[in-house]
Amino acid sequence: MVVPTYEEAERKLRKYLALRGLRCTVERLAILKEVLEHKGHPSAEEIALQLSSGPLYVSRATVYRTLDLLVETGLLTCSTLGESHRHYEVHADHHDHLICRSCGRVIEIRSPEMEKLQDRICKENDFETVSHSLEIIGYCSRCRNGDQRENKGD
Amino acid sequence: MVVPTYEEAERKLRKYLALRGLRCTVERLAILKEVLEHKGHPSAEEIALQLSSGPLYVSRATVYRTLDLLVETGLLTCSTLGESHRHYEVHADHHDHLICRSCGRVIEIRSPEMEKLQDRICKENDFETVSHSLEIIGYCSRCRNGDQRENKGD
DNA sequence: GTCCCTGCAAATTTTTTGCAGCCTT
DNA sequence: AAGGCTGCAAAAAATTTGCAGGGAC
Repeated sequence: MVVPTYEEAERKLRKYLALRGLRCTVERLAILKEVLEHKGHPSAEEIALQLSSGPLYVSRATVYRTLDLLVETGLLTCSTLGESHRHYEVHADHHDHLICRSCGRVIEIRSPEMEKLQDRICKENDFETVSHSLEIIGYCSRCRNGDQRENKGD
Repeated sequence: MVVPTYEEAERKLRKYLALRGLRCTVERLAILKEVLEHKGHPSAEEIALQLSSGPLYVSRATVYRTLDLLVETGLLTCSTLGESHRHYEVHADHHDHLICRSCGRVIEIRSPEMEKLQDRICKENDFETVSHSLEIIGYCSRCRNGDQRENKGD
């Protein structure tokens, strides 16, 4: 799976909603678009802020409710990245996170082997995956080599 | 690595503290012991509650501060298990979590292959691991087979 | 004796919820 | 027209912080 275009994502969302008699609202589309276009791993707060600079006001309550919904659909995934609040991102090709405790940088890792292995583990446990999140917390190469400058990767 | 005994854990904690000129207090030892003895994946709230039935009162502030510290030392790991607050557990042998979205059950998975793979990924990225957390969210075998009864695994 | 740690209390941050009216279907 | 969805406002839940006194070393 590659990063879906906004069109693909919207199609998938509409389908999910229609199937359950739910409504496709401008707020839901705006939030989906916002996360799709965001580089990095925005929090609910960041999504709300970003939207507030656009033409459509969306309340925090709706942002939270919609992010939950989008995770439900499988369009987004959610992780904490070592912080005390959630971060969201497009559920694109399978990737994992190395999070540096010193500088906060988030390194994305793509590993087909990891993907295969996770698939196998789920199969062995008769478990149907919706989403997954691997976070490895530690110290990145820069920080291990003495470069301590803050360089937040998100 | 296997689950450390309380003695091993205490030794490791004392060493960590001594090295940094920090104090080894009864509160810190009590919290460490509490997590060690807890079956499952307690939250800060649960630790505080549990302690309050013992002889030593420990404030929430101290519970939060100490859990942070214990994660720092590498004695505990922290994950959200799909919820909006943190859960803690002993950093024992490498294992991952399958979390059922329907019944909340947490299935622990041990995979030497996964461990090797994660080690390799870290090495390739010149990344020094402190802790890690793999959460796979989906539907467990029971729930997929129509058994919807609530059966929280913690 | 030094200075780290604790409890307290309050503040902050993050997430959830009830309700009345609006909007999608 | 029906009923899901939104904003509002408030509540709840989770986490952090400043400070004065107590305790570890």
